[in-house]
Amino acid sequence: MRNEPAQRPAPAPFPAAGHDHRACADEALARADEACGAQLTDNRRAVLRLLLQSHRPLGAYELVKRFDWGGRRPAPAQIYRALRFLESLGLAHRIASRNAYLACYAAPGECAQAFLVCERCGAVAECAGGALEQAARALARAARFEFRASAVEIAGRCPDCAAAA
Amino acid sequence: MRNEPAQRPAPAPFPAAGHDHRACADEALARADEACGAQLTDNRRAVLRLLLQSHRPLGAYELVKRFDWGGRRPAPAQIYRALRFLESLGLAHRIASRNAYLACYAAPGECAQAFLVCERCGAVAECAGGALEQAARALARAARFEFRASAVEIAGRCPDCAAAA
DNA sequence: CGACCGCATGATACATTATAACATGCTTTT
DNA sequence: AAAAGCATGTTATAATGTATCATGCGGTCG
Repeated sequence: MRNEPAQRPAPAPFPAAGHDHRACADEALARADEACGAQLTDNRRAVLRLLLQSHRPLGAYELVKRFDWGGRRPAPAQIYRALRFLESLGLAHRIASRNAYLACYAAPGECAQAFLVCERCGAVAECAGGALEQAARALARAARFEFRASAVEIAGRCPDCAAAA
Repeated sequence: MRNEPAQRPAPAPFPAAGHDHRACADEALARADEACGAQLTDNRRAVLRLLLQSHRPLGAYELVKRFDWGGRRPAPAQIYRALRFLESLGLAHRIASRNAYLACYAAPGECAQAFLVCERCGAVAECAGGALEQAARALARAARFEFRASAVEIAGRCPDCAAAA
């Protein structure tokens, strides 16, 4: 679905210890630039950047606070608009169980909307949910329900927190 | 997994046309009474009843409005407390993508938290998501994530709305 | 050019959803 | 009776999300 082979070695669910987050965020941002062109306006890009800088999902109002806008703060609507745009392109996802938003690090089209949500530390990992989506489609078909999208949120403890407890 | 054979004939996803909703709500309420005993207090029972009476998920404030309490209205906190209780026992589910709550018609333990959410009419069907849960558990295991629960929300159109469009 | 259109933004106000905190009352335990 | 546990009642407030309308900017079409 993309010309890179299997460089991302099974979508590393939680960032590894030595993980260079900066690089991976930059890469995602570049991909977004390329995919959107001028549609990725300053505001949208700024919001995406904030999301990419965080390992954890951020609430909309957290984005408002972090948004650097020459001293002033943007109105919530601004943020929500950007989020809607980013979501519509799959560049960000809403984690419904947390009312929070997470940047998508995967290439568009590669992401399958399955999320591992740590109940202790709040970290969220997106991971390839191909099998899940297939199962969801099958379920929908059986119910004569017209499938559009599925979202899977798996609650529990991330490796670190499981170890700590 | 339960001693009834296949009386519920493949968990009828969306209620059939002639479906006797009253009866099935009564049955669910009776099951809840039996399962909870005195824990199912008047308030909690009233909230559950309201949920059972609706085919669609209800928002907390919708419950506040519908709650008949001798002219007055209960405070939101009241409703949220009841909802928390009901959720903790699996008697109701939160539909996160809608900020709404749905009664569980299945016997406790039988329900697997997979929801078909119609984007047009708002109807939500809970259906057996055994396969989905298995897939979710596998995914978690692969990420060394300690699984606790999974919630799957499938968006699309229910049979009626798909036909209408 | 200049009117018009489409779209994103800026700004104000408001709606909706959820929780905090504390007092009351009832039942069980000691 | 005193204390503890739990659910309820009550008030206030926090957190999340939208509606609405004005503004500005870049095309495009007459």
